Amino acid sequence: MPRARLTALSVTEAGAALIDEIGFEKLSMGLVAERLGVKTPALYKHVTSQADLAHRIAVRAMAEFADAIRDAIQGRAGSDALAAGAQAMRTYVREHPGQYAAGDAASRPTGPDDPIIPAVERVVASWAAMLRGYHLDSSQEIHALRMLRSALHGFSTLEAAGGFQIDASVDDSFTWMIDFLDRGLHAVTSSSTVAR
Amino acid sequence: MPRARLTALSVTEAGAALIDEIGFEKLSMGLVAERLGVKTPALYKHVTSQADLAHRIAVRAMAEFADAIRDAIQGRAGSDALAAGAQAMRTYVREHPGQYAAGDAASRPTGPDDPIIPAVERVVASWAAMLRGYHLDSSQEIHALRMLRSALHGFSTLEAAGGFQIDASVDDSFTWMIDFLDRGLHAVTSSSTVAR
DNA sequence: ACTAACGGATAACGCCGTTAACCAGTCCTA
DNA sequence: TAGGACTGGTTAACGGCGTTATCCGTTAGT
Repeated sequence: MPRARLTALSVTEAGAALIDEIGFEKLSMGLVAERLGVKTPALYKHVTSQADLAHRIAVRAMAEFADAIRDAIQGRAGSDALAAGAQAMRTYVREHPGQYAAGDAASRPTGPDDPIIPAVERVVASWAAMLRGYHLDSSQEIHALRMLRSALHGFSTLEAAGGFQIDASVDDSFTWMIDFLDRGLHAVTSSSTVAR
Repeated sequence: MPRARLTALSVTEAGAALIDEIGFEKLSMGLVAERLGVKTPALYKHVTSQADLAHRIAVRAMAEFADAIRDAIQGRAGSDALAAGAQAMRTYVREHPGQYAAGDAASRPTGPDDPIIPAVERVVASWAAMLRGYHLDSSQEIHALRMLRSALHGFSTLEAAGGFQIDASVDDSFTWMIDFLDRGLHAVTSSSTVAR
């Protein structure tokens, strides 16, 4: 009986791969074990619970997501950075719907030393850096950041859930939205009016 | 032993109330039964499964959601309609987070005669009617509609998930976003350029 | 009032997450 | 190199939950 030589990392990676195939909510210890050629209880030598596994997947996902956004924005500015970052995000969610959902579900930290915190911060930092190219008033930065997250997150999750039924190009809609946001951000910058 | 006089509707309503209190994912047949003063198996006389119950809750939720949006937009146009509709949506999601999540999860129809379809269509119809006030080019309507759903859905779900950690007013961010979208939509209308 | 259908209850099954007990392989040390 | 502790698997068993089968009291129709 040779050993499988599992580790917390390998279990997490197997779970991450699986979750993208079957969906976040269908993740089960049995399926992960089966994929690793191991009986279910063996997993508990490396992971304390299913919630723990889901959290580890979430942390890993958020870190990779942060990398993708950072790499996409790297070396670009303004409209180009927005377009590249947004496309990178959409690509990530499409290729890793389960992991994105896991990261989403775990975005509430469990404690002050939760490793998800720096990962989330890196994502936010990338978006903030990107927005800096629009030279917004500092009082509006937070609002713009939240709007951006909302629009991109909303679009990605709606697309992943099959929410766009009408057969108009979803790609076109996405670029249209990015363009819309870009113009709006430029407009906010140029006219420093606070409005209404 | 008096009867509880349950019905598919009363079970659905009990589930809907419960789901807002404990969250979509924690819904269980046992809790619904307990709330109705009944043993779990009794529910199966009115509902075929937990998935069926969740779906019924989703349909009910989507219908009420559609009503809320329609009522809010009613009698308004343009910027006013947008602001009113968006606020109505946010209010609904805040007051009924579980039901909104249920509606969200069931937005994929199970068949051609799924009652969720007309409910979803009513929601979309309201947003489309609202957008008509901006007199967009017909080729851009779908894109604008999708963007709006994305932004509003994304904001609402992120807020419901506690995704906005920084202590800046979430209310302000929301009105800022609505204002941003409103201006952008006006800009799209006035300059009929298709861009890039 | 009698009877059939309805709508509850109790009992039991199966799946899944989890824990306990056990045992084989691995590695450090004498 | 032999022994022993630790590591990382296995099998067995428990508990909770969704679900089904069976049974029985209530209700409604003739």
